[in-house]
Amino acid sequence: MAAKTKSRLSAIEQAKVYAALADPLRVRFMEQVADGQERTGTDLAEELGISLALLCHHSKILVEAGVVEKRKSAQTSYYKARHETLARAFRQLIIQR
Amino acid sequence: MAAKTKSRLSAIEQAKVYAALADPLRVRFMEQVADGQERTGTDLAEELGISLALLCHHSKILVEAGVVEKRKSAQTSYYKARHETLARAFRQLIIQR
DNA sequence: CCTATAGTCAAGTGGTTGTTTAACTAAGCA
DNA sequence: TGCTTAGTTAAACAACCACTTGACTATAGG
Repeated sequence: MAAKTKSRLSAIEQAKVYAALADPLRVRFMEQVADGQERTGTDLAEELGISLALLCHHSKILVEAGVVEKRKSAQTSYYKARHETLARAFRQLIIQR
Repeated sequence: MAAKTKSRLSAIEQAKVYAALADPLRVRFMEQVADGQERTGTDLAEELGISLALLCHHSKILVEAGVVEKRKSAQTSYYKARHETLARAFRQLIIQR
């Protein structure tokens, strides 16, 4: 995903962020990384009780939407939340009266 | 939807909120009611450029997820945002480090 | 080199979802 | 009573999505 550091998100971009969160497993994934710490793919798969293949599938959707950042070192992948993207999407739907 | 005035939302409930927002039309619907004011179904359908039937479909998803409140007076339906549900879901995914 | 570990990719399947169309209800009005 | 306005519902269809399985790549340790 692009990142586009400033400006408002279009309805389509916002919808993509929300679509990434529109699954119980991915919500739980986000809760696991909500503290800002990194988690490995294997750890997350175990904590969520799913296969590595399925974790790979879901993590790709989260990364694609820009709500999770991925780093790969040797065979191991590390994931952490990208709070900026979340906050930007959320800010556009709450209040402003 | 139930409402359950306090407590944290489960992963499934959160996912339902995000699924409700996971469509550009519904994001634009939410933007139209983000100021807290009520809007009629016909107004919203016109502003979004869709049929009343399609608006009815989308609004039901938003109401079901608890992010929109609906009031019906005579033949006319009025919609407004339920910021509490949005804020509650959002709060569970950002920060807390 | 062999093997275990960590992850990725592709195909297939079943279920869900967005959209259109048409038929229907119910209120307000003339 | 008949017409218009506002909304709801159901059926049908294509597109998409979550999940499983199996094959595959690449790194680290012995």
